[in-house]
Amino acid sequence: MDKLKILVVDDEGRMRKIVKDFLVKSNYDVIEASNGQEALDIFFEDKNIALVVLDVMMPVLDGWDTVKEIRKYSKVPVIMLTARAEERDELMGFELGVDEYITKPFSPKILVARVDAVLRRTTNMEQNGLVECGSIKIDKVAHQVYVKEVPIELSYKEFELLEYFVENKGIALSREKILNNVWDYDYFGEARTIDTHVKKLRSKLGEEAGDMIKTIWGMGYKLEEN
Amino acid sequence: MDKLKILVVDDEGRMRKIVKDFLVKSNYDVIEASNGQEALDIFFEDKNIALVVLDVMMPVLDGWDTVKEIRKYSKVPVIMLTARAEERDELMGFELGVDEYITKPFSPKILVARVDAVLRRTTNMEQNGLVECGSIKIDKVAHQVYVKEVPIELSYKEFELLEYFVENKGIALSREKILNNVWDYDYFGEARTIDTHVKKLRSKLGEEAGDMIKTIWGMGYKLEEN
DNA sequence: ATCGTATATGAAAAATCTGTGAAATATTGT
DNA sequence: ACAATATTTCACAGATTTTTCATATACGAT
Repeated sequence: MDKLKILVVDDEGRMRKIVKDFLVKSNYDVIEASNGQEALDIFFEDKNIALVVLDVMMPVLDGWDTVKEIRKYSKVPVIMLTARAEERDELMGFELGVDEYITKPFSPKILVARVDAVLRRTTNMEQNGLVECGSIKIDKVAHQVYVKEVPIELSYKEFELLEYFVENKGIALSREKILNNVWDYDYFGEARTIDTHVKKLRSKLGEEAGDMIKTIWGMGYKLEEN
Repeated sequence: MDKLKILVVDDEGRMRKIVKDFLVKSNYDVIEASNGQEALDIFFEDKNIALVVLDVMMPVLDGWDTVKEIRKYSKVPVIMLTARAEERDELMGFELGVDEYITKPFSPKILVARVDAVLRRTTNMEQNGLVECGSIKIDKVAHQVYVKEVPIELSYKEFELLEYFVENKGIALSREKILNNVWDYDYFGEARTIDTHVKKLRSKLGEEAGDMIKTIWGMGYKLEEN
């Protein structure tokens, strides 16, 4: 078994496309289903699905009922996609055995991170949730950054951005790419907002670590050890 | 199946010509359509189109609506062409299931690179992003050039130009050709600007590597190992 | 060798892009 | 609703890159 197979269930084609794209880029195999019934058919036919990403709102058979059906025969991990308005339903999902929740709209990072996390948890593959580059260390689980072991306070976006940099250290990242990966998919703002975040990151990380974020003129940024 | 077939849709004949030319040079088959409606007609008649390049602004049926229609029946990769003013519509396209998006004006390099990338992604082919010639090594991913393992700082254009040289090492390149491939298609300046870039490249690359860029009198340049 | 062109080069001008501080908006917590 | 934070936008100075230009130098043909 090489790539893990993920079943993505959503009635909206474009949402399936979005989710699929990000997962495929993260090296998963993706199978699509456009409603709960179809999902069940596929799921019980293909015995090799590692995880199910399931939208709540769907015609024919909604997300909740689909999980119930699946749970009658399988403990496959399930991640639910839900719109903000449905937030309250969360508890219902956990009772049903939902592993994670993702609220729309979400950033690719979040989606992939959750999927990775759930799969790691359930396939007892080891991973400490620590990434580093030079003197920068990121504890993803604790959502905490250290520079030379000294904890640094970062805002949410700053953290996400730095995490993206560290995970892609040595790789030149265009603003476009950063925007598409770190920001929600419905963000319509300026790419220059990245500059501002980079400025704050550099300043908060301090001289030495801050200088690791290189500007690539006319292109974007790159994180690299000095 | 030999060459992959690409459908290029744009109302401006000139733009279709540009895109077509570059794709043909990169060994693709190209079919043209001058508006969304025509594109749909062609697309659903010819079941063998590997990718669609689609302009956003078009009469009759615009790019967005065309994607929507296509997406009702097909998951064919779609690349959108858009003018700067529409920049942030990218995300709209993304939701609709657009695979990539290119802002006008673009360089042939970009166009071909994106097309290749998308097709590679959807056909699971691999590529390492390293090219070299003699002592010159280019790490495309990191956007970094090395000469004898020593990193060299190049500006954006210098990098693009050198990359083009290396990818076409041993081949005589006219200024015309260089301009058409490395510069945006709407560049109307002097071809002699290439001379200046070559000068800077030679100087930055140092004696040995710099001398690999040969002048072909009355014709252009060529990169070749000494 | 000499002439007509083509290229190399240094420097100036023009065009672009990035860094910043501060203001304007959103978001969150009380 | 209000205050505290976080995020995004804006405008402009300062950098850097790209292009143009003028002049020197090199090449190839006669």
